[in-house]
Amino acid sequence: MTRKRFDEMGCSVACALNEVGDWWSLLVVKQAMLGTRRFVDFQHNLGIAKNILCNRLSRLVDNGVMVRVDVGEHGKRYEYRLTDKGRDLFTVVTALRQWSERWNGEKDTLQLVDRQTGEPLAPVTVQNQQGQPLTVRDVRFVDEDGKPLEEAG
Amino acid sequence: MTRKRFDEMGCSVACALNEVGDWWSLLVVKQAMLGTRRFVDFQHNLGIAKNILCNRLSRLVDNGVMVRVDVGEHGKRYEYRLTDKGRDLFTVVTALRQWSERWNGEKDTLQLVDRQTGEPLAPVTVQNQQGQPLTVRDVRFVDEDGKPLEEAG
DNA sequence: CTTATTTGGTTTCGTTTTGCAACCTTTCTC
DNA sequence: GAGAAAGGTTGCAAAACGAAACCAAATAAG
Repeated sequence: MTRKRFDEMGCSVACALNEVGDWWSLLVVKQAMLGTRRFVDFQHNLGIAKNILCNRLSRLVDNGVMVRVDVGEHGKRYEYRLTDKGRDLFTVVTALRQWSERWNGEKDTLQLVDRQTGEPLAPVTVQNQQGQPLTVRDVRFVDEDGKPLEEAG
Repeated sequence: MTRKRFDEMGCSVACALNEVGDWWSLLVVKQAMLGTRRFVDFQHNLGIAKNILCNRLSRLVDNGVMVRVDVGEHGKRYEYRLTDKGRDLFTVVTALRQWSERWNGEKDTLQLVDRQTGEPLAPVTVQNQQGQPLTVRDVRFVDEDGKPLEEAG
């Protein structure tokens, strides 16, 4: 009676959620993107219980989203850093952030700006090859053979 | 000792996760984007327990992500449909899908294409106002006053 | 050098959530 | 009118979560 596994549902989204789909993981990743690296800092900034944080960091490391780096002079001091795979979640985290701000209003005390220009970011959108934004209604789901999905339900 | 609330952490990402951050919600939304509308179809397509599905659909409706539409001739037959807020999660779901495919390989039996051209979608990216893609290293986090974040951790 | 504090955990325990199966009522289908 | 389907609800056991206590090693303070 373990939690339902999402990694064998034949769905990429489910597969992603199997790795970072719990309540805390994406928040840990987001916090890491803000620069947090140490166990205690994650703990204090997120207000997460130590055992849960421990478990989440382990899972993130196991899944290649973060790495545990030894930084103590005599071992036993660590930093948790994002891998390339983890940094690549920036799109997901930013899309979530913007979605929340669009529909629930500004709840955040900080804002993201382009480091070069200082300007706020553009809204994250799904685009076609020409860079035109697409909604869910502008796309079609096709199977391996290119046939459109007959969605009975 | 209830689950930690994410909606009062002063973080938009946490606020978003408070609504759709559990294991199932985004999968339900994704399934709805594929065209699924009926309770039983969600149940069969996702392999989710009925009580959990019930709970998730209620929460999604409460949060304005989906609506329950009466479609029976004499009541008691319903469809669950995405609202504008729900459809707006397309970016998040697509970013997650692409992330998973990039790092875990193709696990999906279906693919998204532009309805007009039939071409696959471009990778979802964070962009600045000029449409140039930005990584997490190209952005800065500033507070309300525009001061850069001193991230002690 | 010795002591105190910090770090990064693990353990314990009670509560909540999850998954499964059984059951129930109303509504279609035949 | 009988039977099946839709859309739940309930009860139970297993697992996950949250808070606090506890602990050993490493660092900082004096």
